Amino acid sequence: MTGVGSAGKTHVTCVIADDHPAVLEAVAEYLGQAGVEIVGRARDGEEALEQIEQWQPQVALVDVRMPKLGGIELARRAARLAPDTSVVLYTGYGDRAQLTEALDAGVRGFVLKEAPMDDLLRALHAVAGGGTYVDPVLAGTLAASMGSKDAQLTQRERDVLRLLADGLANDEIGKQLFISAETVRTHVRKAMDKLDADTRTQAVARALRDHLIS
Amino acid sequence: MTGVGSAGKTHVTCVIADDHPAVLEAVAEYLGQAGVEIVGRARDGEEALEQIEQWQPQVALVDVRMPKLGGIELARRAARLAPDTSVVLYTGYGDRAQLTEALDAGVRGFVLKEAPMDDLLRALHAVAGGGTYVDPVLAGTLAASMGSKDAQLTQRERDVLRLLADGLANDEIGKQLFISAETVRTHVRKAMDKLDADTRTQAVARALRDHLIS
DNA sequence: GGTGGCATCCCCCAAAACGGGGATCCCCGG
DNA sequence: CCGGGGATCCCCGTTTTGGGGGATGCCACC
Repeated sequence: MTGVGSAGKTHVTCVIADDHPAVLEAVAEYLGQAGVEIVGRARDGEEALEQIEQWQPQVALVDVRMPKLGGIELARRAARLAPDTSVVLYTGYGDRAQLTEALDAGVRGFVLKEAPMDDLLRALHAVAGGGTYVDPVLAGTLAASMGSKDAQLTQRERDVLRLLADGLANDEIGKQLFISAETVRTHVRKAMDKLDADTRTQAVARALRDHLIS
Repeated sequence: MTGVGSAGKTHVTCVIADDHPAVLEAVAEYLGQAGVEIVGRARDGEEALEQIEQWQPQVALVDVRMPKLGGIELARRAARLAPDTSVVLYTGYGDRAQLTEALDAGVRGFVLKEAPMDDLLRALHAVAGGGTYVDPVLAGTLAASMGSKDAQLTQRERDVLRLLADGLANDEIGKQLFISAETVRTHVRKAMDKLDADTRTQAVARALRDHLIS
């Protein structure tokens, strides 16, 4: 899994981004001692993106939740500004929706903060060697949720649910989205169907809990 | 602020609990160098509680979100098992509801992980000296939310909203709570009033977002 | 002993949502 | 070229909600 032709001694350059000073310190310290060259640190997404563009590191280790710019959107932009940089997400919490969105965004690694720090090094070398790394825990939930229910909504359905969560009625949502109230109802019903909800309220609650809408 | 009669050189004993290895490492390292005696570490709430009971430290620095036992419930139990230990929450995220619940639970300090690590030491000495410490950011939002809208729900209103989020209809909720559907409606309307919501769906969404219900 | 908050129950009525249908259009992939 | 999924729109009858109103008992606080 780890070695794809290059051993652990390979020179790896890395930018770290996390809004928690303790994490930034700990990771920098740990990776530094492990022979990784830390070429930049950042406390928010924008700062991280600048560092990545400037230094074009092999790996960028970033938190998902950061001020100004989240890790996933950061990954999308980094793909253009630094095509050779592999993004690894290092985060405290991860669900299926987030993981799939991250992988779509081109993220190459996904490590949970609750994992032993060794995994960090493993992930770094995996992606630096051209591979990918997903935390075993997440990999498990991903596999588990593959077989069961998908419950992924269309863009329109998400739009409608979000406005529903903001307290708008069907016709108000219709005006907002330039469609008729009847169509809104259709979307709501489809969403309720997919989310296996008995009421629109439950559908919104499910979508919120599963982070399908914010 | 810091010295309440004792200078910074005071001997302070401390137990640290966090499920993120990096945070645990960084905090232990930092506090150790600052002269704080780390008498125990834990990766989850139960482990932390055992350590606290065993060592009766002056301070316990714990994360809010931990496996098995959250930081707030931990604080409640620690108050009985180790009355002389002051609990400081060190967490990545904090909203008003959480802060007030924490203070109710007897938590003496509240520090955000995004704050400079110096604040950690400041908080530790503050609570070890008998004082309290709340992160400036949280203190701000607390003050801000004092003046504006309260939005605190009664137990019954929370009950109803939670069941609403689970997709139950009024009469189903009534059966569940042994009250009439009319009373359920009353609670929903009161909750909508307090949350300034136009629909019950929005009320549930607000309650979920503000962590008034889970 | 009053006042206010909480929980409980009841009524009415207009408006909205629900749960079934069915229907058209467009686009993409087999 | 046809199927299927997505987005759009429509109808009908039943049920629920939203927004008013009022009423009772209880308990705590002043």
